[in-house]
Amino acid sequence: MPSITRRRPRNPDGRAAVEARVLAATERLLREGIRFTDLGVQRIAAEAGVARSTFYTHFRDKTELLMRLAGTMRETSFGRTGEWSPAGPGDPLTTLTDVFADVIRIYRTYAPVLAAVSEVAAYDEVVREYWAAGLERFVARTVQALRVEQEAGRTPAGVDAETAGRLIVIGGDRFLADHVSATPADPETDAAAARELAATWWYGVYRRPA
Amino acid sequence: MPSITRRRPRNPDGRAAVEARVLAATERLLREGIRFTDLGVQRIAAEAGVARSTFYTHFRDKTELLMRLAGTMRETSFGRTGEWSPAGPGDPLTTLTDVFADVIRIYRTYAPVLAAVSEVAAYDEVVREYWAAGLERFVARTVQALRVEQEAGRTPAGVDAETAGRLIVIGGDRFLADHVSATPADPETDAAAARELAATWWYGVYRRPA
DNA sequence: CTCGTTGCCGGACACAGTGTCCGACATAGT
DNA sequence: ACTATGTCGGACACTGTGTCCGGCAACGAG
Repeated sequence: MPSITRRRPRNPDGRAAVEARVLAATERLLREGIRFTDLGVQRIAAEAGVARSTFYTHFRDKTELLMRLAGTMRETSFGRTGEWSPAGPGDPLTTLTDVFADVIRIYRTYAPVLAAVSEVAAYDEVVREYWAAGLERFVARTVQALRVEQEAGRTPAGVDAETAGRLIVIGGDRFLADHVSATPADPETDAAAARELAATWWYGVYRRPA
Repeated sequence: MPSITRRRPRNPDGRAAVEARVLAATERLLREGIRFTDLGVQRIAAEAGVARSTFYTHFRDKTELLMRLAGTMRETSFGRTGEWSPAGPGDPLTTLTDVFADVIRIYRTYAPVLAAVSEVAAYDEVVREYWAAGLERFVARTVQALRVEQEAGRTPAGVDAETAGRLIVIGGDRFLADHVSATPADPETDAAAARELAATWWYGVYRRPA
């Protein structure tokens, strides 16, 4: 009867280590300002110190690489940003400002990856749907919060919650991407941006006059 | 002494007619939903009924073609959108709503070209600068209008005009692109979007409480 | 009519990047 | 020793881009 013991490689994390190297190399190159579309697989492989054909044993293609990068970013960062509620503790305009300050921090940290996702989303259906699904979750939360405020009579019934929610999330996303790419990482500039975002949505939407 | 009379082709507009055919063909294909990045020169040439090599006698490359398309769109459409002033005649919120209704109409008419420009701007420096320059003009006007309002005491001094201007233009642009791609061309939907845009910026920025 | 110019056509070529496949090799475990 | 695993380097097919070229049609001047 043949043995059923299976061989184990010495380093069971060998494959994961190579993938981590490729992901890190990609991020480094994006940080240098190279557009994802202009970034060839050979360049990524060289930066990671692996053969180009090895890249393809780990990732089906560049799009899959990007989705992996984006997934990692999402896991580590975007959890807290849906927590604000107009009825929560403290002054809601202040807490909304705090949330946007956090969001700006995240956008700054992940600016290159976010830019790459946004770039590829424009012409790749898979990435587009991935990105859109993420934004749609924020839209849904925002719309829900607006509806609660409307039922409580604090937000006027005349506010179109769906449209306003899309403006806040989709418009705000693009503004943030522009902000972090166009300004240096300066605490005062970012604080001012957080205040503007919070005040504009607060007075313009949540507490718009009837 | 040799004659200095030059030959004229029978149809002096022959070249222009070919270029117009190529531009129109490109628009048709974009309207079909094909991404500009996925649209090869051979496809465009075939749709226009010219040889691929002829394409290159008229356009240096696809980017130049897109810039030509965008230039034509701009000449014919965006002139009136900078004309609103908070101090102009009539109720400013109503006139701002009217302006946004017009803007939405333009975005709908040129949605495929706008999408293509936005798509390529993400990875091509020339297109990016072209697009950014256009938006920056709107930002500058908006900031100027806000400053006038602040000096007249109608907009609070606490509003960061530069940041708010960028939010209105850059955030608004992205919202509009999303709106026209995600919703059918319906007068009520577009009117609601125009109202939301106008009211959000009006109450959230121009007439934000001090 | 001939001749020369213009513009387009179709095709060939070089190039770069993508994705696939393969033989060789190093390493580790049985 | 043998086998399995993972990587390497290289070759190949394919696609699209950009360039170049000879041939042809249409037109105008002499």
